[in-house]
Amino acid sequence: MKYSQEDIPSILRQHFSQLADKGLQEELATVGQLMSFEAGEIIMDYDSYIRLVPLIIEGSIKVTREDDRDGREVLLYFLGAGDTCSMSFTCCMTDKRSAIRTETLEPTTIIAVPVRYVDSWMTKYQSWKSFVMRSYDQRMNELIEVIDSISFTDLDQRLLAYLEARSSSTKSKVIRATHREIAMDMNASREAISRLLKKLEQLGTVELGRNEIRVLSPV
DNA sequence: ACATTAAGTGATT
DNA sequence: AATCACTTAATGT
Repeated sequence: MKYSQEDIPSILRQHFSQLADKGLQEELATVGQLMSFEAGEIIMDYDSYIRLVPLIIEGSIKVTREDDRDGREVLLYFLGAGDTCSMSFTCCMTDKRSAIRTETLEPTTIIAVPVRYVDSWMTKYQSWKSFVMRSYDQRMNELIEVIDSISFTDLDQRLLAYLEARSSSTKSKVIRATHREIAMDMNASREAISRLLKKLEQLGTVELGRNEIRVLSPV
């Protein structure tokens, strides 16, 4: 979808209704930059400085962390419309380099907020403060789920958790991904994923197509 | 038409 | 559950 700067107020109403302060909305409309990305673009990478806090209004983003060992990537979580990247708050307030990489999974549009406002708005606008707090809380919970899912013994349940996380970030039943991609996210072999997906299809949980997985029954 | 990439399958460890 | 070897199917050029 095509957005322009004038749409920001209505976008805020639609996806970020929690940000209720009138003044905040006005500031966002003037100071926020709409940015669009193709699928597969890396918005932030490891070690880069973060100058922006993104409010995601459309699309889906995968957040990963680099493994200390052998450059492997560890999947942290997915972000979708209405989300923001909690890590970017921490990074910009502590002036640290990014410990994460964010990559778009689909065409994605964000409102980019320059970091210098992020801090001052905390005291200025109650709704901003609680938004930041809430998104921290949400993210923390998701991370706990990820950790739980790692401790799942079988790949079976981990895959379900993955599909669920990914489709809820998009608010869509259709996941555009290859088996290979999923396998890499989960540190599993492609064949294993293919076989499990096939099994899920036979159970009616899911419907498979090339580059595409439809989640039928809620996971 | 040909090459490339995604996905399905069986066997082996 | 990983790896290998191979097939089949879909897509891109």
